[in-house]
Amino acid sequence: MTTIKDVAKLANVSTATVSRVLNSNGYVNSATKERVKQAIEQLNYLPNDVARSLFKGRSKMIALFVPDIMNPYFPELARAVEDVTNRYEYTFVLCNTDDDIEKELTYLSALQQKSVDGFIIVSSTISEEHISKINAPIVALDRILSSKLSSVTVNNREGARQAVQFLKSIGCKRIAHICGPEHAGNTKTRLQGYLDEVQDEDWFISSYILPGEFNFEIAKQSTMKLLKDHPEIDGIFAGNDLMGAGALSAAANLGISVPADLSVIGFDGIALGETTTPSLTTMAQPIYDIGSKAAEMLVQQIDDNQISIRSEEFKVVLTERQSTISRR
Amino acid sequence: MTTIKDVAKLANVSTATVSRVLNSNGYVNSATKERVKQAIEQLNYLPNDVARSLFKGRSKMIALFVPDIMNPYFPELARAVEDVTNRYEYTFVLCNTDDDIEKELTYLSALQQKSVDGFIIVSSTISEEHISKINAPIVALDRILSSKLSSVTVNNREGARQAVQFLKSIGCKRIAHICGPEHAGNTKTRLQGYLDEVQDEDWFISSYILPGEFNFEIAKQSTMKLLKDHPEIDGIFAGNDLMGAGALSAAANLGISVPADLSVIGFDGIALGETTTPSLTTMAQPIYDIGSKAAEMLVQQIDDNQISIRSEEFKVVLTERQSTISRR
DNA sequence: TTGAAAGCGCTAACAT
DNA sequence: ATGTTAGCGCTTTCAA
Repeated sequence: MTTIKDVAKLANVSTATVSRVLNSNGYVNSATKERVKQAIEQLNYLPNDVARSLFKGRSKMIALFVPDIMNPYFPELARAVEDVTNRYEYTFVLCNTDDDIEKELTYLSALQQKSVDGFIIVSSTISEEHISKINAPIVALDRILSSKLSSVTVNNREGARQAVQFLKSIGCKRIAHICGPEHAGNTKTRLQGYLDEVQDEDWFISSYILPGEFNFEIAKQSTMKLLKDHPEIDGIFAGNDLMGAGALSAAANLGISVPADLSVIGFDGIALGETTTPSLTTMAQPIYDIGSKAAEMLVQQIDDNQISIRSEEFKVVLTERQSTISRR
Repeated sequence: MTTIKDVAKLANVSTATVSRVLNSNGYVNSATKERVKQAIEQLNYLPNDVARSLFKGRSKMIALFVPDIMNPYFPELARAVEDVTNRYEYTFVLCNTDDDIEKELTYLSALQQKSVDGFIIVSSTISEEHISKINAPIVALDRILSSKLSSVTVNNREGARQAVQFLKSIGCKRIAHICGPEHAGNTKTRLQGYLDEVQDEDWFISSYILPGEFNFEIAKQSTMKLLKDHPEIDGIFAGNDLMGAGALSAAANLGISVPADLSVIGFDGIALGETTTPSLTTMAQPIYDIGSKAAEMLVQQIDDNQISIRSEEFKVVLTERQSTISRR
C-alpha cells in the first residue's frame, strides 16, 4: 500500500500539503499542486479511507435494514437507496434482518463500531429504547418506528380501502382479505382499511379474514382452503403482491377462473405482479421514489448534522391488470 | 463515544491490558481481567472497529458484486453469502453493478480504500487486468473471471443439454431457445448446450434462436413474435427463469395452452418459477449452496492468507413443474 | 503479569 | 504557501 508519505516524499512536500490537494482545501501553489498530482498519479495512490474515518469519526457508509431480501419489494427499494447513496459517494450496506430483533441489534452495534454514518430501517421489532442508544441519524421506512425519527411511508389504510372499493365497484359481492404476518405494522393498517369498507356489509363474516405471512406458498395454501370453504367469494384483497400471486395460483389449482369468477388485487406493485398469469392488479407503491426519498432525507440529516424530523407519506395508486375485471 | 482509555482509567490499568482482555491474548491476571470486564460492562464500551481496521489493515468486511439485484437469482445468492459471512463475523456489503464496468471499478477502489477483506464477484466485464490490481482475495461466482481465481460455477452447458433432452423426451419436435444477453458469459455456454442437442436435427433453423436480455418483458415480446412466426414450435428452452416466465406470459397472451400445446423449461430455479401459472419447469441451480460455498472459500482464503485456487462446479437438477408435460 | 510508547494513515491546528 | 506536530482509538513490541 502506498501512503500519503510516499506521495509527499516523491513530490518533495509535506504530507499536509498532499492532504490539502487531496481535499482541495487550504492554499496550495498551483505548481506544487501539479507536482503532487503527478506523484499521486505515478504512484497510483489511493487515500486510505479507514484512516480518514478514524480521524473524522465518520465512514461515508450508509446501511439499509430490510426484513426479507427475498421479497422482491426490498430489492427494488434497495436499488433506489443504492442509487442515491452512490450519487453522494456513500458506500451502501444492505442488511437482511429476518425481522429478528437479535440480528437487528447485532447489525446495529457492528455498524456503529464501524462508524456508519446513518441508517435506513424497515423493521417491526426495533423499539424506541433501542433507537435511543444509536447516535447516528435514522430514517424509518415503510413503518414508523418512533415519533422522534424521520419516516417515509405510504397511505396503507387509505390504499387498502381503495383496493376494496375498487373490487366493489367492479361488482364483487363477497370480498376476503389475506393478511400479512401479525408482527408487521403494515398488516394491521391494511386490515383496518379492509374493515373500514366491509364490516358494515351484511355479508361480512370474520372468516373472510385470513391470517398469513408475506409468503407465496402459505398464502396459496390458505387461499385454497378459503375458496373451498367459501365458494361464494368473488373478490380477494391480498395484503401484498406475493400473497396475491399465491391467491392466483390457488385459484388456478382449483380451476377457478380469474378474473371471470374471482377478482384478485394485491398491494405493493412489485415487478412480480406482471409475471403472473393473469397479471396481478395491485395498489402500487412508488417503491423507487420511497427509497430515494428516504435516502435523500438521510443524507441531508447527516450533512446538516441537526435533528430535523420530517415525515413523508406517499400515495399508492391503483394499477389495473388482468386479475380484475368488471362483472357487472 | 467511550474509548479504551476510559475503560483503562476506570479499571485502573493501562490500555494495553484492556486490549489484552478485549482480544483474549497475552497474559492477564484473572482478578484484573474481572475488573476490566466490569468497567467495560459499566461503561457500555464497544471497541472502535475503525481504529482496529487501521492498525490491522483489515476491516472484517466482505463484498459481493452482483449485476442485477432485481433478478431474484441474486437476492437468493446474497442471502446465502450473508448467512455465511455473518457466521464468521464479517460485515456483508452488497454491490449492484448493472454489469457496468465503470460502476464495478468505482466500487472496487472505494472498497479497497476501506480495507475490505475480500470480494465475491459475479461479472461479465471485469478482466484479468483489473483483477491484478486488487490485492485482496477474490472468488468468482457464476462465471469464471480468471484462471488465477477460485471460482464457483454450475455445469451450464451440460445443464442446457439436459433441458433440451428433457423436452425431446416428452415429445417436443420443434424446440426454440431464448438467449440471455450477449455480454453474459452464461449465455454462450447455455446456447452451446442447446446447439449440441439440436444442430444436427433436420428441423433446426437458426431463427429458433432468439437473442434476448435477462428480462421478463423483453423475453415476452420476442417470444410472442417467435410463436407467431413459427406456430410449429412446441418447446422452448429459456436461458433463465425470468425469460421462461416471459415465454409463459407470451403463450397465455396468444391463447396457446401450456403445457398442452407448448412446453417451456427455464434455467436457475428461482422462487419466481413457482409463482407463475402454470409453474415453471426448470434446471435448478443449488443457489444457496453456491453462495455459501463461495463465501466459505473466500473466508478460508482470507484466513489462510495464501493463494490456493480452487474451483467448484455444482450440478443443476431438473425440476419438473407444470409448464412441461409429456405429449406422447 | 503489566505498562510505556510507537505507529497504523490521515487531517487540522498552529507556526512559519 | 508550506511544514511541524498532535491526535483519532487501537494493538503490539519492548521493557520492567
